[in-house]
Amino acid sequence: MSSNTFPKVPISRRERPAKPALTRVGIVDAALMILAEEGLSKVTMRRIAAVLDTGAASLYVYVRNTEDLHAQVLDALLGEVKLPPVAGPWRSRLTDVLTSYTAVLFQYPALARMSMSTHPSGTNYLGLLNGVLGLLREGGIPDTDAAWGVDLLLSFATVTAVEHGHEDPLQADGDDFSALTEQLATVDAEVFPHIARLGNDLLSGTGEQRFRWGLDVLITGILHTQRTSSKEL
Amino acid sequence: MSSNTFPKVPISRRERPAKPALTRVGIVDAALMILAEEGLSKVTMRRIAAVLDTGAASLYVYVRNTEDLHAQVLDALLGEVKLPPVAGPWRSRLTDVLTSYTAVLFQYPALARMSMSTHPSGTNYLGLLNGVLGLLREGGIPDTDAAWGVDLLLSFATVTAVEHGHEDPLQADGDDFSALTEQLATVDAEVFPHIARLGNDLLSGTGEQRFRWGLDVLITGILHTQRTSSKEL
DNA sequence: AGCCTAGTACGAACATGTTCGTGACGCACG
DNA sequence: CGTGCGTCACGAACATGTTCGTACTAGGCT
Repeated sequence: MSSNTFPKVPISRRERPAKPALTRVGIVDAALMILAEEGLSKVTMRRIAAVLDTGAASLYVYVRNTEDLHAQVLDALLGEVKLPPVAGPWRSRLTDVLTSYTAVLFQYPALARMSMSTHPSGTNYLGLLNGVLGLLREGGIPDTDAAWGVDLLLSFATVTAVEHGHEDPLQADGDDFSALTEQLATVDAEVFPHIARLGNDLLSGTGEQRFRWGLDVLITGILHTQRTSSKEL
Repeated sequence: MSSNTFPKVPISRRERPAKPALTRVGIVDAALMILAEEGLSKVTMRRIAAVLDTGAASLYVYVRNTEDLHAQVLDALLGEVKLPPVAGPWRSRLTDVLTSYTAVLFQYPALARMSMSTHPSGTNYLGLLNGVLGLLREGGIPDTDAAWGVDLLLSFATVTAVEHGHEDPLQADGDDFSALTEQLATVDAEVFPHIARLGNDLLSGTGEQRFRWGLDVLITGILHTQRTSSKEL
């Protein structure tokens, strides 16, 4: 990950002096730089190519497409996720790790959205996966349940980030929220009685409260659901 | 919502004869037609505009952007979701409804992905929401829990569709799967012991099996988790 | 040493989303 | 009946992702 930013042969390509030769890592580095300075929406092929003083087409030798590139960027960011500390009850440590993961995703909901379709496979993601699996094992959850449960837990964290994350630079999202509120308030009680009855309860609570509750539901559910009991239908 | 597909004045606009005047509904109809015939990837602004014999820019009067358009299309498709039948135990009916919802989303994972960020608000989605809320009430779940739980359940269904859905026309996804398998097989057991230990168990089961198990976990978890017990921490 | 092949850099081209400015139309008002 | 204004259709323009064809470079083979 920190290896060949410095190629052995910095000879001039064509007539330009000291052009550092393209690399997958170099591309991701440039992307991270742009991300930090100008936000995700500016992390574009042409923008990166400009930084590396080349054309956009050149990047496609090292990067399959924009999604692939963003996946690399996400995994780099996942380096900030705090893996399970050694002390404390497993359940609260599990909550902590997933909260940390969500916090990272929260900064860039677009990346979270992307990681929904393109399953992450970077080193940092594997570390997270491994950590969560370890905590589940510590909690006495059978391996078979843990194997499926970890997917549930990580997906939930991702969904939370996608749904409640604040977009990059713009978006007043007060728009979104008030629109939803009004939508719910003006629902026809004849047609949708249950929605009308619950009303604003549907939107109650802070994002954090709902996240912790959801985590609680998932962990409790995993603890109480035997995978071998799939005999009904 | 089903009103003005037939404008009162079909007089010729400019010199062209009988151009039916743009409408939000008309645009969505055209989109649905293209979707059925050529797949979602061809449902583009310019393509729709071509069908309606106009320019892409004209559509933006009735549709905020592509996301908005796709949201409309999705809600139209959600008309196919089978709402709760009257008979049977609530839990199996709940599973049926969510399975039906997932089945629709499965056909167009891109739409599912989109509905992740842009919260749906169409009539058909509200009907689904209302139906699920009714079933949760029938199951004796407190309103406050149901209000948060329905979000969990629908999100889970969406995530399932996004993750395991087969893309539109292309994508052999055997690539994806074998890549993941190999990735997991070649993981360093020293660095990621838990991943190495579980190995292919992480990918075991069919999509349907995992979906049903996940649903079970969620429902069980909701039944066993009191929202008022947030006193820890 | 000379050539040849594979990989790579890159410009050009095409399709897409989105915005802007310019007109033209129709309805209401005088 | 005429006029004016707001709405809408539309072409043009710009930024983006992605692909294709072309050249150039390097390293190995004869």
